[in-house]
Amino acid sequence: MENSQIIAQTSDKHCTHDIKVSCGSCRLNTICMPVSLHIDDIDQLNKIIQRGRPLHKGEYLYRAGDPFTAVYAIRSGAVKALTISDSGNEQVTGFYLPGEVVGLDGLANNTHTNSVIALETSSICEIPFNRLEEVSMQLPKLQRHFLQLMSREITQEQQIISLLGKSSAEARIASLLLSISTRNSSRSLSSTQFLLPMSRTDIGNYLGLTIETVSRTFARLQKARVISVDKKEVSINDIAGLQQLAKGAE
Amino acid sequence: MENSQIIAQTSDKHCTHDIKVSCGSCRLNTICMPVSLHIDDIDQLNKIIQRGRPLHKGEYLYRAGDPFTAVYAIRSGAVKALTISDSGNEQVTGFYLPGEVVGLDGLANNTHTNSVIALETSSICEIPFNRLEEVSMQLPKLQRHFLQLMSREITQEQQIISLLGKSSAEARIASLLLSISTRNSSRSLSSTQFLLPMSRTDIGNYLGLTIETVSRTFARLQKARVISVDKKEVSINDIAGLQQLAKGAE
DNA sequence: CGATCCATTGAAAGATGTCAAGCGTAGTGG
DNA sequence: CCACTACGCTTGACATCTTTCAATGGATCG
Repeated sequence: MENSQIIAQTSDKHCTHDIKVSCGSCRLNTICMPVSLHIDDIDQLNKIIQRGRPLHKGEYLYRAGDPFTAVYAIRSGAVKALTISDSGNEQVTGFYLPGEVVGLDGLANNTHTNSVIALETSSICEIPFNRLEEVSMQLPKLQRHFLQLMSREITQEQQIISLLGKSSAEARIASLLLSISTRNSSRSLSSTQFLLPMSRTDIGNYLGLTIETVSRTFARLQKARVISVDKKEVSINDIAGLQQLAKGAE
Repeated sequence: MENSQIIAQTSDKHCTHDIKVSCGSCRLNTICMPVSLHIDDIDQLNKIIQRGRPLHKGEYLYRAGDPFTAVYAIRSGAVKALTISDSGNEQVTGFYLPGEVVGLDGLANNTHTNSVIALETSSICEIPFNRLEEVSMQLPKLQRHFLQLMSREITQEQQIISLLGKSSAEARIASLLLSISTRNSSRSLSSTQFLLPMSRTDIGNYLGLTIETVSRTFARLQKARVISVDKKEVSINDIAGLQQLAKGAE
């Protein structure tokens, strides 16, 4: 596919950070709100969604402990979610790409348990939860959709557990790359070439590896001609091989 | 606390497997349904819940791929949830104790992604989901409660991710023990003495360790006088020390 | 231009996994 | 009632992988 475009995918320069896009015309709405809503319903949903100014790299979307008031759809850019343990250590619990929804962690206790930080300049749709609940009452489809979003989050996390539980460093890295790859292709971006929005440190933290191991593993995968890496630029040369590695010690 | 009773907690002999208990009189209802429902509402909920025959050790509650029709509350006993990877390997994704709810994994695609198997003789309340949705429409509290149950599942899994991501074998085992301990005490059981319902193999699979490492770690913790272990019988001697270990490499 | 952050690489240490053997218990069948 | 087998658990020795410690280079930012 078209390289230059794709490589620019996570770059700020080409991102659309305009804050006026309505849900109906947002090209991500099939990911974020994959419910076939009636035009009037979309309109209703559209009304409650707030689009703030873009978040810059390192800025917080919300912090652990903040009261839960809304969920957030990523419109462009990328964010990471992390918890902070008693001992003060950060643990990255997930990366979220455009079209994906964060903030559901706050529902259990009306308080967010994670903090969410922008990995690059990102624009975010804020969906106030109490108003969403109201609208949902009238729109069972939307109601159902949110349950499904949560359920999907649960199954995704179970996959991560599966990953962290059993796998070698190679398998973990391979899985992460494949995850980003599939998520990209569901957004009609290249599944074989992309820019990693996160640092090696974030990757290591997320996958339970030191940054040295992450670095070495990238090097090894490159040496094996499965991928090519240059800093944050990744291309997957042998997707079947990568899948094999991801399964490997699964 | 009263030893003999507590040790018998997970033993079949003393469990109440009677299938007539109503939600209103179930001593677990504060865990399973911690919503302050009006007496009429409880009655309504009670009507849709089905109580089947007890599940014996090794029997399936449902299998991955089964259509999603219900969620299930554990009334006595214990179960494990597991996914099966492409390569055919099992991965235990969670243990569920009395009062806890399984089955929410099926919501995303109307199909269960996990299988759930009884670790010992267990009685289960089946809550048909479509009827639950109907009732929920009239009971916003119940609606909210289910969202919270799911959110709780999400945050719990994030804790596991946190655990698997960073920790040593000691920290993982310590965390599991502490988890069971707190869950026990919320059910008014001893937080310091209990029987593990699961095998070493299950523990290892869940925590991403080999059974040898599990065994050795138990031995080490015992040697350090933090716990005492004899087969499935565990008592925690130094809960602060255990918490320290759980944090340790977190 | 210096300071800082991020990434890479090497060497040594430490932890877990692998292989192998042995023990105790539960269940089976003679 | 007594083998006998199967299974779960434990323990040891060794191999393998990841971490740790340390040094270096490149990029970014003020």
